[in-house]
Amino acid sequence: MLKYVQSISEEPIHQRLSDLFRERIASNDWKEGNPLPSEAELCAQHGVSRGTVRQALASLRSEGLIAGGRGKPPVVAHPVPSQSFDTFMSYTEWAHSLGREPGQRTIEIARRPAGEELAGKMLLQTGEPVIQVLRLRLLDGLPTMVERSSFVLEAGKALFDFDTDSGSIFGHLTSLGVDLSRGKHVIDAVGADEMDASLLGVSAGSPLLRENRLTYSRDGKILECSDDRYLPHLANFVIENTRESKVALARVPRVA
Amino acid sequence: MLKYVQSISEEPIHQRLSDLFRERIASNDWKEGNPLPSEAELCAQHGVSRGTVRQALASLRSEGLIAGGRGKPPVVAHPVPSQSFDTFMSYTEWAHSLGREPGQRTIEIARRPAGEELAGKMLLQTGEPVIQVLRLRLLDGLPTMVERSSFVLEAGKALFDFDTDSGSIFGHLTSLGVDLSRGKHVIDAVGADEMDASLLGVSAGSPLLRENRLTYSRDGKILECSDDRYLPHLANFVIENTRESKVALARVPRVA
DNA sequence: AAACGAGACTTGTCCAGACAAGTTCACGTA
DNA sequence: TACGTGAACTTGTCTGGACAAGTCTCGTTT
Repeated sequence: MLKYVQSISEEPIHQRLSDLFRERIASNDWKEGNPLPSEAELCAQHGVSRGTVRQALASLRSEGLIAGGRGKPPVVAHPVPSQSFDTFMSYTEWAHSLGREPGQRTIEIARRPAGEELAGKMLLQTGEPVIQVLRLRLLDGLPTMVERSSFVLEAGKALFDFDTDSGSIFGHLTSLGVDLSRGKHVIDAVGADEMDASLLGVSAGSPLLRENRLTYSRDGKILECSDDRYLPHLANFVIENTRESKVALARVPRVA
Repeated sequence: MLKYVQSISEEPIHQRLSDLFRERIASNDWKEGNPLPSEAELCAQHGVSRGTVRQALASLRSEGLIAGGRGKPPVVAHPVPSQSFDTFMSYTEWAHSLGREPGQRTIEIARRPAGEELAGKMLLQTGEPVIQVLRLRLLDGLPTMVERSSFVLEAGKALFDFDTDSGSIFGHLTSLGVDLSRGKHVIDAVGADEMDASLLGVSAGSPLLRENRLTYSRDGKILECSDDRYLPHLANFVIENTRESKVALARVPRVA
C-alpha cells in the first residue's frame, strides 16, 4: 500500500488519500456499513488539514462509496460494482478482467464507401470511405459474439498493419494515441441472420442480444460504429442505479 | 429564477449556486463548449468566497456537466442525457416523460408460494408467499412489454386494494412510504414464449429484449423481482459512459 | 426504570489567505 | 514576419479558523 502511494507521490495529497481510502474499502479493510474514522483522526493520521481530508471524502461520496449525515461519521455504503471505461469498452479487457481467455477470428476487413444508413449514424457523407471489420469473438475458445465494426478512415487506416486476429483493436488504437473517450451504447434484441447463425452455431432467427455502439473522441468526433451480437445465454448487461447517485443511462423508445 | 432561489433559501449557498448553474446549463444560457465565467467573477457576482463557488463547481464537475483544466476556465461539457431514478424505474413515469400515454392490462394478480428459482433470486425461503402480478404494458395503446413482477409480502399486500389497471405500482408503493431506492437490472435477449407471443402479437420464438430487475429498499432488502420483456423494435436501453466520470454499469458473463 | 437535558463530539458550511501550476496575450527581439 | 519571453490571469491545492447543526453519551431527575 505504502509502495503504491510513494510510487505516484507527484499526485496531489487529496487524490492519494482518496485512492488509499478506496483501496481500504475495496479490500474490505473498511467494511460495508461500518463508520469511517472521524475527520479529525484522519487529519492526525496523515498530517494534513481538514479541508484536504474532506476533499478526499467528497470524491468517495460522489462515487457513492460512502454515505452519511451531519453529526454522525460517514459509513461505507453498499458497493455498486462498476467496470472501468476500458473494461466496458474493450472485449479483450473485459475477458481478461474476468480471468477468461478472449479470442477472435477475423472474417473480413475491408475498405468500402459508407452506405446511407451507416453514414447517417456516423454523421458522414454517403460514400465516404470507412474501414469495416467483421469478427467472431470467443470466450475461452467458445463463440460468444459477432462484431461488425466500422471505423472512420483516420482511425481505421491503422488497422491494416495490425493483425486483427491477435487481440484488442481498442487497445491498439489507444496505444497509438487515438483518444477514445466516450461511448454510447444502444441495447436491444435481434434475431440471428444467416451469417450470425452459422458463426455462432445457432439456428437463424434465434434471439441475440445486440449492442449498437458509437465511440467518440474527446472532442466529440465519432470514430467507430459497431453492431455487436451476443449469445444471450453467454453475456448480458447489468445496470445498477440508486436514488442518490445519478447514473448515465436511459431507456429510450426506438423510432420506426 | 430568483423566485426559485428565494423559495428554497434555507438550502446552503453552494447548493443554491450549483442549482443555479445547472439551470443555466440546462436552459442553454451557458452553451456547450463555452467557458464559464472565472471563479473570481462568480465570487463577485454572488458575494461569496471562492471556496463556496468551488464547492458548487465541484458538484457540477462530479456530474460531468463541466470539464476543464488548470489555467483555463471550465467549459460546459457535452450533455449526457440521463434519466432520473423514478423515470428509469417506473414504466408509467417513463412514458409520461416522453409525452406518451402509458397503459396496462392486468392478466392476473395472485398470492402464491415462491418457487425455488424465484426464492433464490429474492433471497427468500422456498415456499414463502409472494404477490405476483402479470401485466401487459401499452404505449399509446400499443402492446409494448410483458411484465412479470413478484413482490415480497410486505410490499405486495398493498396491491390487493389497488387497481393495477389504473397506473403505476411503483408510484403507488412510493406514495405509501415504501422506500424503493436501488435497482439492479440484468439485460439480455430471450425468445417469446406462448404467453408473450399472444399478448404482444408476435410469433413464438421471436426475439424479445428482457430486463430482469431486482428492486431494493434503502437498507438493502429485496422488495421486488421482475421479468420485463420488451418488443425490441419498440424500446431499448441506452448507456453512455466516458473515461472521466465512472458509470455504474457492467457487462457480465451469465453462468450456465 | 424511564425520561430529560447538558455537554462533548462530529460533520456541514463558509471564509480568508497563500502558493503552485498552467494558459493567454502582448511586447520586444531576431 | 516569425519567434520567444515574461507578466497577468486563471485554476488547483492546501492551510487554519470559525460557527452552525446534528448525534451521542452519560448523569440527573422524575
